[in-house]
Amino acid sequence: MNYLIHMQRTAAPIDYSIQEEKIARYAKALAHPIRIRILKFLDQQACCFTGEFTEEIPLAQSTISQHLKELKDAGLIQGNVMPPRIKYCINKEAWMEAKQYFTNFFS
Amino acid sequence: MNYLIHMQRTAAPIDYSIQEEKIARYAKALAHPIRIRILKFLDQQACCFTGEFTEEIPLAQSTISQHLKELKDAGLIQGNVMPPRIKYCINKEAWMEAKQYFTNFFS
DNA sequence: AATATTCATCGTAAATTTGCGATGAACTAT
DNA sequence: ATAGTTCATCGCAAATTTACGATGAATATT
Repeated sequence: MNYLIHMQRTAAPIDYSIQEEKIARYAKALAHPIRIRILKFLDQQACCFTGEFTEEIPLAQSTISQHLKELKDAGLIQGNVMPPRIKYCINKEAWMEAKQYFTNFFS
Repeated sequence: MNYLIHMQRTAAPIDYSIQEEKIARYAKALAHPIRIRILKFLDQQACCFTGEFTEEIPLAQSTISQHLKELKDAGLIQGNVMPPRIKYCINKEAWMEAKQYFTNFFS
């Protein structure tokens, strides 16, 4: 049991407030210019298929799919299956929640 | 010169708008709950020395210093040397700019 | 049945982020 | 001069992010 020596301290048990976690989580989703572009695009066009992003953005399809997943995981968008395509829309509830948190934060 | 085969495509030459880059940059700075806490703390207390954060937040001093650097690099805070300490304040200009960008974005 | 389209997911590589302890610079106090 | 305080920075390890091509699932078309 000599592990005690030189062991890294275990992850700090900080308990963040809901506000701290929500803002950080949404901010993380917004922390890439491509994802900003995707959201702006969705905001203008109501809804989009993945293919429309791949036409618009010069990145590999798999990369764009990954960014869409990040936005989906954060809750900011949702995908509806319309075989063989998937239609992405902004999740208005989460969008409004994010807006509210940021607005309060910058009060 | 067989490197051509199987070479990774060079970084996509996407040119983002100022808005896309600004929002993504500020969002990146906000993308960690500790940094949210630091900013809230500064917003309440006007200004702080590094030491006050290390008392408040159960993380190594070097880690907190790193988070302060991230906020400083994003422009959201500024540090004034008051030997042997450093007094951090919110950079109100950048703060207002960030607020404006987020507000417009969530229009 | 065979082929084509759309898209998520896997595997991989490179870059970045996050955390720590150790060190040293800058200044104060003894 | 010596010792103490405050803090950024370095060096390192682990985790995460970002990008790609390849693959395969699901469905539509021929």
